[in-house]
Amino acid sequence: MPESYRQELQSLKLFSGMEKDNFDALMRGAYVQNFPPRIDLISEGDAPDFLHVVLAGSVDLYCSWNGRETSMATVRPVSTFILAASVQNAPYLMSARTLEKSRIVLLPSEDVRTIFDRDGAFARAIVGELAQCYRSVVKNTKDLKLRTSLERLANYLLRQSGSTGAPSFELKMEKRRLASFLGMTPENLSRAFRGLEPYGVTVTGSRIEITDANDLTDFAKPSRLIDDYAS
Amino acid sequence: MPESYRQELQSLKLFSGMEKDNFDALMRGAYVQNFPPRIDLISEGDAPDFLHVVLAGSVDLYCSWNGRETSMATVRPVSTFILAASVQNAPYLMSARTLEKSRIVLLPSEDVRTIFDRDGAFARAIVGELAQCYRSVVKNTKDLKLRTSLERLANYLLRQSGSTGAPSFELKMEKRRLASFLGMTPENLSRAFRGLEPYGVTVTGSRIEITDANDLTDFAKPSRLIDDYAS
DNA sequence: GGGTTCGCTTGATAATTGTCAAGCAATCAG
DNA sequence: CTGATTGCTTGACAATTATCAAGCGAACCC
Repeated sequence: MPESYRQELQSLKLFSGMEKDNFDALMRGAYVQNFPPRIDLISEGDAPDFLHVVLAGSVDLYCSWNGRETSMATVRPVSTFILAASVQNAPYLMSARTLEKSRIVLLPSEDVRTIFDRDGAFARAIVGELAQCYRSVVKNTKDLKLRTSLERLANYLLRQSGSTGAPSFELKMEKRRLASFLGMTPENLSRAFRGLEPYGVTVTGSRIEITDANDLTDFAKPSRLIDDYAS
Repeated sequence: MPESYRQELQSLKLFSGMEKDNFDALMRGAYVQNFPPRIDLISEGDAPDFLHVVLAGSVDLYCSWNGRETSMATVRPVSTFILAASVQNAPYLMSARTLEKSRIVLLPSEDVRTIFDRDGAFARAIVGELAQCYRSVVKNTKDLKLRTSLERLANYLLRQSGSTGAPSFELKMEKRRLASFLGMTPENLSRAFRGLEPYGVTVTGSRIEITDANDLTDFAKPSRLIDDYAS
């Protein structure tokens, strides 16, 4: 495992507080792998053999049932995924596939659990990570249950625009995946975009322009307790 | 704080591994309170002053936005709620109210964080608890995004019936709350119950009878990765 | 007992969302 | 360049879900 990757990992809050010996032990079993786009990394139901860390590229977490499929989240560098399954030694609840060319670190889950048992700082860091993941999913549930698809899209656009600060920006994912993430069909997303035109949203391909942020905000009614990703 | 309650708390997996001194310290700031039904305990957005433990009764966790409201979960004895907010010192994402007469222990969040910082066993227990909560919410999201309301109801009934093993059982909550929990209106729940009649479901007040479990299972297609509360 | 409240149900109707089929424009391989 | 593929859009239609209004029956209060 090259030193540069080691440093990237150590810069993660999840690993930064660990004792050096424990971090070394964890790295001993780790390996890095490069994947092409659209490669399945894990399937829901599998045993959690590895904790994954995305160093470069991006990964789609998705779920299937009865022939249907839905996108749950996108993982971008540098962060981990399926931490909960790894520490619980329980089957993955989600599948994962690369969206683009990606570099991923694989840490044997057994090592993670062993070191988690003897390194208090690591355990505390995991608590922080899990609590944040938990709160994200709760927010997502609120979004789904309390809002219509038009409202979900409006708030999504405001979040994206808010994080860049610009009134114009590029969608970070394919529209079909955005539709799935927001819990609707691609056809419906198309219509939803047009439904937001009266509130000052213009769509040109994957470029979004919000001409009247106040108008859109009045409609979307974003909430710190649903849309604030920071906490 | 009476000794009997202390013991109930100590029997919780969350506290059972702690060092005695730390447990004592945590208990020093704790107090028990009895609440009548329908009392608001916390409101989403509030600062997380206390970690709550339900000793008796039951508590509804719910969320509101823009005049709408939805039920997220029911907490039954003996378990905690809003652990994530407490350890993160972040605002509650959900409100809570008693459903019936309830006895609740309040542990100052600050004490929880302090002791979490110095007791590794406690930190590890919190990891287990959070990971389980996280996985529950993910399952709930899958249920919402991948299934129709009829399918959600069918699987809910199978889960309830499965946990008792009997073909006949009482609903554990008001139908209107069940509707909200399942993400539909009360009117729709009524119709959904009738929609399950062809699959061998009979409803009499709050008593449910599943006359043909195989038939219902064929329709509901329950999945370990959505409906299994144990893991 | 008689009236009131409350939760549930039902019917009629409307809004939302999904499905199917077709078409269009950009991309890509040969 | 040309044909094929792919993702997106649109229209027509169907299914699902919500809303509104009314009614029913059990529980509760006076």
